[in-house]
Amino acid sequence: MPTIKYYVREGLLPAGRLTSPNQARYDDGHERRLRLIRALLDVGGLPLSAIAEVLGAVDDTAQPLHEVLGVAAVRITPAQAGDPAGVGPESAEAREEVAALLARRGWRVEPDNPAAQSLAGVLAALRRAGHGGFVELLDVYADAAESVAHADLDYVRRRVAREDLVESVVVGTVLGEAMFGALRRLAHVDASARAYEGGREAEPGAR
Amino acid sequence: MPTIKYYVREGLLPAGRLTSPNQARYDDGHERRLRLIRALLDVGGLPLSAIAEVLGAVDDTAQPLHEVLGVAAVRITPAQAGDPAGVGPESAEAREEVAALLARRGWRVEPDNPAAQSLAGVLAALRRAGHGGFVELLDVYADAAESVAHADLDYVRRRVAREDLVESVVVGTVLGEAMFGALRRLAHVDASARAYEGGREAEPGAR
DNA sequence: GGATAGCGGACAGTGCCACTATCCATAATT
DNA sequence: AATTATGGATAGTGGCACTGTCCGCTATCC
Repeated sequence: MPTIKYYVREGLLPAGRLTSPNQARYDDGHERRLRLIRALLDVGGLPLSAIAEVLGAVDDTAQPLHEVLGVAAVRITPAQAGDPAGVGPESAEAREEVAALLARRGWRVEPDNPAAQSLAGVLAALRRAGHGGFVELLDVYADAAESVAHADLDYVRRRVAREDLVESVVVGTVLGEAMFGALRRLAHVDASARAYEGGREAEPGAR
Repeated sequence: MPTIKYYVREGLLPAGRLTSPNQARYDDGHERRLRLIRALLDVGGLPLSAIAEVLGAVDDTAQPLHEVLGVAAVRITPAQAGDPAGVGPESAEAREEVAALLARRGWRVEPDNPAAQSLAGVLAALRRAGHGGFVELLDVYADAAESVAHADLDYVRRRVAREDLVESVVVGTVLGEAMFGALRRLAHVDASARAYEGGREAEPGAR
């Protein structure tokens, strides 16, 4: 309960309607909003400040939809740390690699898109960590990402109400990533079980 | 440089060999290790404590390989917060759903695997946030995860040296997730560009 | 109608995390 | 010989997500 007070203070939750100086009423919209915050925070790992900005944009009905989606896209992208300026030979190479990928796949994305920068950051980090070979898997990953993205879009397309739409985008993007991560780990366990043992047992690192 | 001191103190980096009471030498293994730490920390978002445990297991050559992979698998899995005890109706339903998925796909995974619990946590959070419909995409996601996991395994299989192997698993799992996340966001941008506009421009939320 | 329990609001404090700064004695550099 | 740098130890910082406490009022129970 003190947490709710705190969220209200931080502008994450609207204050309840005061029925008297010390009595406030909360409707079930509040509860839904609270569950959304908890999901984005606990599962998605978004900082409260990012959640606050996204929710603020959602609630600002004056803002056009594409503005809101823009805010969401930026705020939702994990802060790509480590060489933020993007200097160093690996970073330059990584940016070229991303540009080549976008061209190769015909993806219509501006190269200064935050996701593109974030991808370049990952590629640079892989190279710096001595695992540049992992970058060869880019296209396999991109294929998988494409099919997931289409499914995501189908899910979002079912929404009509503005708030619902934005919420679907945010939830789908953030929780979808966590969902894929968990599935990928599960698939790892299964794949290595099959690869390293012909038959019965679970894999060594399956724990 | 003070950061390196700190990492040595925390046991993340081995101390350099002392040539005299105040002079230590670091070899390039140190630098490589440092880059690995930075990648896992900055890009992967792992807490230093988790990195320390994984690296500790890697360096403990007495431990059998499967033990090390076990430690890595557990430490690498994001701390599934929010309803950790897994009580509440959504959690029970989610766990059943995960079990059904594993059975349906024939994945050989013990149901108490941390990744399975983490998936159940995500599904429960989706339900609680009022986006249970997103769960319908589970199989699309699982297909994508499977193909990515096979590629990951192929990458790892090329390693022979023990330390290299474990490092590949860790890097592949952690940075691979970041790589997929970025690609998925890029694919979103492209997909909605194609869906909402016939032709030229980038999508509304593309930034 | 009087005691008590609880509310909203304000503000200070907590715990964790990843550093960062300062100090000291000694050693390398110029 | 003077300056600069280093390792080791300890303390301090800043960000984040809360949590605890106090206050004045009010709703409620007996």
